[in-house]
Amino acid sequence: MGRTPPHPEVSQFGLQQVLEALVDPVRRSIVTQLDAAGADIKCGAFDMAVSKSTATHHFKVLREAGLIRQHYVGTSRMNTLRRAEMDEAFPGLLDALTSPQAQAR
Amino acid sequence: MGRTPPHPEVSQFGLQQVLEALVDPVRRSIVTQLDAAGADIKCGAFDMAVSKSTATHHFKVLREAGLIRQHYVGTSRMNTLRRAEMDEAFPGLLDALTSPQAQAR
DNA sequence: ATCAAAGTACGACTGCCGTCAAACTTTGAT
DNA sequence: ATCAAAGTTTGACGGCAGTCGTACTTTGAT
Repeated sequence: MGRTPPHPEVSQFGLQQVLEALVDPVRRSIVTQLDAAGADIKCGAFDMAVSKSTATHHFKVLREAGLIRQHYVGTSRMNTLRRAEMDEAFPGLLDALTSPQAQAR
Repeated sequence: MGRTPPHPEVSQFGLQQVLEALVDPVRRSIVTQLDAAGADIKCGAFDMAVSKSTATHHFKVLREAGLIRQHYVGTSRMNTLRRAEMDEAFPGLLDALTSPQAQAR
């Protein structure tokens, strides 16, 4: 299988692409869960109500935007939030979106 | 003509709606221009490459999301960025999007 | 060797969003 | 009174994004 999928570097992060990734509720929820957990989470362990193929699609969008990093562990795929790198590219953005303030709306 | 259009109150601002408003490049540009100007700007004075009807649509989306306030001045419509109110609802969000950092991408 | 588990890849479908043109309305100036 | 300027409204169109099912692949366990 596709060993390790391609990941963009920080220098390639684009605001438009990141926003397009974060505007979807399902994807934002994935980011939120990763942030709250403060640890890696495998694809199958997320709380989301879409089919597997749709989930795969969302992970791909997040990965290509630079929001998450993915690597295999056995048959599972682990997801890591690229927090530091995102903060470097877009200071305050993830903070604003994951804050309890914003979450409450 | 519709005198003063309806504006949502801060308590009604929704994250999803605000993000959907900000994800469009044209609309984000409107917000950026308002923020940079630090003053009100009338619809016709913005730098944007879409038809008038499309512009009207974008202003409506921004207004309904709570990002701008609109009021008439003669035959022109003035647009005000609801900075303080947005900051109250989503601390750091506009800052993150209008920063030179983010703008550069 | 077989099988189940975990994702991926590929089409296909659907609904919505951004876009425009055309007709209309209101206001201000001549 | 007329006209031009500035937006709005409405309807139509096109494209794309989110969704799913099905078939496929890889890995690990039995």
